[in-house]
Amino acid sequence: MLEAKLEQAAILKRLLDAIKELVADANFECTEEGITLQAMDNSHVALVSVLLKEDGFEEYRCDRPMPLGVNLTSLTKVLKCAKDDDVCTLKAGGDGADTLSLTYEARNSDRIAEYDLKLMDIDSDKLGIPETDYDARVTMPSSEFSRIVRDLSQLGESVRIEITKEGVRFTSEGEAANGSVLLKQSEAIGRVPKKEADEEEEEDEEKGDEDEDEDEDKPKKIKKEKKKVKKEDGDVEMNGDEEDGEDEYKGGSDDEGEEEQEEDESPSKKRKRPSSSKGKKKAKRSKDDEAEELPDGVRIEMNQAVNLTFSLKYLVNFSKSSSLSSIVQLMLSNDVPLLVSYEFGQGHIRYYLAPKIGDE
Amino acid sequence: MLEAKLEQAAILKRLLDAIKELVADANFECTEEGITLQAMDNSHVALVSVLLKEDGFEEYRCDRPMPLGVNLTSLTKVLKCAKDDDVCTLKAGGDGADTLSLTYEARNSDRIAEYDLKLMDIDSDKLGIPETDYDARVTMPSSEFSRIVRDLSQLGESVRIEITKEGVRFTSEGEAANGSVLLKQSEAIGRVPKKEADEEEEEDEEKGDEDEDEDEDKPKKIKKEKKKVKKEDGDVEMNGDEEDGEDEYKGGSDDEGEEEQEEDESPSKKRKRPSSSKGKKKAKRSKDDEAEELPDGVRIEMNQAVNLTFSLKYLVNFSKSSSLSSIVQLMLSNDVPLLVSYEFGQGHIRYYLAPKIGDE
DNA sequence: CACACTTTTA
DNA sequence: TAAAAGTGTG
Repeated sequence: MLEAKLEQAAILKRLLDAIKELVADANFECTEEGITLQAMDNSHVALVSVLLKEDGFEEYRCDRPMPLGVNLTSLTKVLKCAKDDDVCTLKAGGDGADTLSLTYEARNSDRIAEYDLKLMDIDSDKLGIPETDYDARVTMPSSEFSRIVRDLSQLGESVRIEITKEGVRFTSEGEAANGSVLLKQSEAIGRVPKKEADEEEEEDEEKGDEDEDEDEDKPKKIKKEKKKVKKEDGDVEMNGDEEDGEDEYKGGSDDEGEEEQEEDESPSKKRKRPSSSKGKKKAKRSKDDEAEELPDGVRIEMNQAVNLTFSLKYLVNFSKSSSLSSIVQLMLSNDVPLLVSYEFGQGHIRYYLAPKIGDE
Repeated sequence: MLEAKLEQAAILKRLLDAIKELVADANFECTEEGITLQAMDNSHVALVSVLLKEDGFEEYRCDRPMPLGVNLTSLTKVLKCAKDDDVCTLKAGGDGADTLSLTYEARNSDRIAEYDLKLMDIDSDKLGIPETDYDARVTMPSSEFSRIVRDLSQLGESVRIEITKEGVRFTSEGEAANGSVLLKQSEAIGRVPKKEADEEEEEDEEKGDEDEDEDEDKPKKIKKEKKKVKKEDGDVEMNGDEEDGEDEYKGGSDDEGEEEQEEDESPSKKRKRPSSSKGKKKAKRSKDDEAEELPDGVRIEMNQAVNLTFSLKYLVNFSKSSSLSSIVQLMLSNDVPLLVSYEFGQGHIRYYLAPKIGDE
């Protein structure tokens, strides 16, 4: 039995708007910790991973793990019937019902709408997502990322993302024109991912990464988002824990493993703050944070220079998640799938895309 | 000779936008009392009835009854040439001219445009619309009605409208999902339409017809709009008078003849007044009215529970009239065509749609 | 010709 | 954030 109450139907609406064109059907995996969704896109090139944390709901209850197989197009239609600020309650797993019930309640309660969506069996190839220590992380306004990939997608099919001490450069070459956008660190570039994390303490990266610039690499691998922060403990950052047995997403065709990925970080966790943090965080944030908070700032953390090429078509698709967060993080390592992550109060949405090899 | 001057071309533009996709050609029946249009939709399932009252015009003159056969698509094109707040003058019946002249005058008179639309002969099957005492009436924001039918039309082809003491429930069942929207009475539910009607007294039909409100039929059946009120007394209410010979709109394929059924009410006839009443009425209105005025309120009046199923396609089409009024009234009785009515300062537009029978 | 989607304006 | 207009596609 699942019963989850979201204060704002808008969150779900935006999530579905963001992924409905990428994935046709997917399982919402409900556990007592929250709801996750993980799926390869229709052409099996990219991987989408969504997390809605249990504590992001106004009320949340899930007795037993439950996969809810849903056709995202149908769910999108049903969500369009909700007004953005309706209170939305999801119910499933009631005795024998093979439907997902969505209830929308107007704030003044004089309108109550209930929709029942048929569930389907989807064999989810649960993929483990290897926890990776990235060589570089770019944190920037999601609107800026959208703009860049949309602009460049008009010129060519793919974009080369190069991260160097100079900054991040997005380059696309097309038949009629070539384009290149260079973003420099708002403040000092290249701070290594030390503790930047948010306010918390920073342990992290090892020591110092001192952050700022140093990029020192070593140390700290740049884990997912928040992670970054925490690091303190080990550095491994891996968080990952989990990947073990299952397949991991390698990119490309992948499917490999599980993921856990996140482990440590629990990205979201903190994340929220960041995102949300905007408000609060700022206050505390130290410099690093600032970047995070800074609405328009670009933060570049780099342990090693990176030069990868990706299909713009997918990046443009990923950027539809901008409505969920004003900030996006790009995590890159050579020859490893790019991770594009949007953190919001109730969880996160992450996309993984394998780089193009050679000149494909 | 017809000469009618409308203060706002917008009214005509919106009217045509509302019906142009439902009806291809129609006669504007001009009499000294105003202009009416009545037509079955192209598939002969729904009936549209428009009234522009003589006193809704800034100037109005019509020497003799005159049907103006117009192609609505052409008229729409011509109306698009008018700015919303242009003063619009309609002229026809001048010696021998078989055209409808539309003049658009800018408020400051520094622009005067004139268009002549060719008229055509259309054999109008004038239908009598039986005056019905409805079992229930729902008054709600037109935007809410639009939203509900649009939402549900994404799921299925038809909607079941149930009116009970609980409120009004709109339900649609589709392949992928089912949806249900429940609206509760904003204030107290279920007030029976007694005289609430408007202020006036209610005499009713027959005599009363005379204008204004009195439509009340006595008894109270819920007559059209205003009418509703009346119920108390007798029930018969027929007003009808007029229909006599002509066919009546029965809904579906209808045409049976007159029917009587409705007896009591003579549909159309009275109709007009009620509608218009709004304006004036308000002043007088007692409490009931308030609801009418309430921007966001939902008022439900019910003498008997109603459970009917309709094609959403038509309801969605009807809801295009939302631009004419912020409020819509749904009048229902079991096994009788639904009446969807939008009242505005200069008149009204009403749609009749027969319920689906069985599981068609 | 109608429907749907996208963009722009309020 | 919502509503309206215009453009494009089927």
